[in-house]
Amino acid sequence: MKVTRKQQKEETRQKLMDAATAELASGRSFDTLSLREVAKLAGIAPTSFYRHFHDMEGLGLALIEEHGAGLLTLMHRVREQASEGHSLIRTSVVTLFDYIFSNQGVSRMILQESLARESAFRKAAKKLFVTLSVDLADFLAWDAQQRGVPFSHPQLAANAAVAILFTAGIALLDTPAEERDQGIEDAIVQLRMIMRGAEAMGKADLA
Amino acid sequence: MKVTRKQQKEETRQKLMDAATAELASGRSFDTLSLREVAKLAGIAPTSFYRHFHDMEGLGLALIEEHGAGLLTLMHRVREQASEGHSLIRTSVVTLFDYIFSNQGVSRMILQESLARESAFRKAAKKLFVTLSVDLADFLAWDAQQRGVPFSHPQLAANAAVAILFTAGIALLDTPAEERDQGIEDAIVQLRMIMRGAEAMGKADLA
DNA sequence: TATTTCAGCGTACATATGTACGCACAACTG
DNA sequence: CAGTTGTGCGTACATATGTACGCTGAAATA
Repeated sequence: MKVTRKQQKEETRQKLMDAATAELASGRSFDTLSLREVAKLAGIAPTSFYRHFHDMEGLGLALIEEHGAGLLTLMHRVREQASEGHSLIRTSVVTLFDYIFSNQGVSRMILQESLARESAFRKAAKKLFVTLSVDLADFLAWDAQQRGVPFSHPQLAANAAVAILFTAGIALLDTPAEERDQGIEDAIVQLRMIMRGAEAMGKADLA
Repeated sequence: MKVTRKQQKEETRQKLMDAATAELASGRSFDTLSLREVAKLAGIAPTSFYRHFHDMEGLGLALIEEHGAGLLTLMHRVREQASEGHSLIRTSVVTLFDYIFSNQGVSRMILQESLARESAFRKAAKKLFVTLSVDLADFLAWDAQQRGVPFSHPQLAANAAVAILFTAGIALLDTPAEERDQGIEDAIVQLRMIMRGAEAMGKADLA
């Protein structure tokens, strides 16, 4: 089992991403991370960093990409479960919060970056949220139609839901574990509000 | 009209805060701002910074304090206007968004910092949001009672409303001016959803 | 008026940062 | 097997950062 060059390279690339992730998870904000620091934590020379990324921004983009894909498929799977009779809202919240808890650093970074100033970086973070929202909106519209219920402005409802879920999820990170369950319940209530509201407004639209 | 020492000091302190604010407004994130940089922009020697703040964090806290107070009274005034017959939701959104547009840097910083890792800094940002939410919740409960309408979980509704307003407001900052009006209308719809939902759930609670 | 206080400055230093440059040696290619 | 490729390293440098220290001159105080 010989070690090919590609494998080796991929491995150190991962080391870099892991190092950054670890530092993020311990609370650092991404743009206070230095190239040298990450390289040192990954166990490589500072100048070797350039063999893998052109930039710290490049590393950040890679992180977003890696986690974005996982998150999207995760939420898709949730909806399949929901179709099998579980509560969509509850399952979504629990799943997403689990994800955020297990990926604190990157989750926080993505949310913060989506609020930052124009850059390739922010664009990627934002795109992820947009995709999440659009997917959710599609589902909401489809689901409401299935149930024969009017539903007003599914896209706006989805945007609101995503915004609430992420801000609430991130806020829960620095909350003692015993309060987290309550945080989950609260988020569920908030989502229900939005859904009920959208349905109520849908009925009003018919008048 | 002689210049007292207190006046002089207060003046340069303001210069420091203004310099930081300007830099924030141009898109920099607070924790990439260096003490030396701010000092230079304010036109003083780096070491003189310490005559006014112990730290960059000290400067940040001062910024939050200054703007927090203004924002709270601003939102209070909105509710008085609303009592005079205007739409509460519309007035609130327009007012808050105006504020965010005119104070881009600090607004963005406060929101970002409220999502950051535990620190005196984050605590202050978060406290501001909590206060805003509690005030709004009080109003919602009172208003619903006035109208004789049940209203479920006013605090959660308020939290959701604040989260949506700020994320939407900040997101609009990097949006071409001609799309901003649409953003305002969207936020209004989202708030209405929450309110309608909370009322609908309130009625259900009675059953 | 004589004395004290203190905002602001310049110098200095240890440390951190991004990155250019060229070497070495293991993996790959023909 | 000989030659090429490319990851990783060490050195080097210009630049930026936080902050200690001691001085100055003008406002404050007695």
